[in-house]
Amino acid sequence: MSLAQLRYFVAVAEEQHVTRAARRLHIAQPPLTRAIRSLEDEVGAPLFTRTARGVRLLPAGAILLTRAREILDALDAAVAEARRAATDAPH
Amino acid sequence: MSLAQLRYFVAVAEEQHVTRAARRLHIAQPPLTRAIRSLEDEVGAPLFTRTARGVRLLPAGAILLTRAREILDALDAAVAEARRAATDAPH
DNA sequence: CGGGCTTACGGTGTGCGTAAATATC
DNA sequence: GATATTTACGCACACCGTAAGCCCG
Repeated sequence: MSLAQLRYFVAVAEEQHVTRAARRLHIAQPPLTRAIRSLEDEVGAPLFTRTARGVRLLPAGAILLTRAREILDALDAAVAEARRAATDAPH
Repeated sequence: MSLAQLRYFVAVAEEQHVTRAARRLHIAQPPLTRAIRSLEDEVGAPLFTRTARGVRLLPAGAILLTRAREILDALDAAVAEARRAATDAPH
């Protein structure tokens, strides 16, 4: 599991479409499909249903989407906070 | 930034010692040192002071330690939750 | 000097991109 | 038959391990 994988997952979930998500992420579709499948393997359950017009979140995917956003936001906040602590109270 | 980097950071912070942390993580010291330095570069501030007997957390590092633990725990919980949702309410 | 962190260097593994194949409506 | 996802293949980048160097008590 990697942070990139989580970001990829969020993008696909939001777009409900692998091709559009790939365009938005500035990567090609194949690596994105692989990353999603790898994530599903790691979770141990499918996160999307594949349709002819894109993908659709399953309940497990919906939950993971919420949590993934929280985690990614928390990460950004943590870095910002640490950076601030370093500049506010030097040495 | 990577999740491995965060886990490495937590281990070094807990051990206050790169060599011991490396042993605990089952990796060698050089990659661990590099990972920590890379993290500091990304945050934009040092997280430890280097002493002759090991390393010591700076304020920015202490904050990041708390947040990193929260994030890593949240990630594990998120996966467990998604997995549970998939098995509880099948197809 | 001695312990510990850091740089140099070579090898391996993982992920991306292009191109072809497969499946679904 | 067209659109979208998935596999095949080749390549580049990043990470790890071993070995040597540097710094501080």
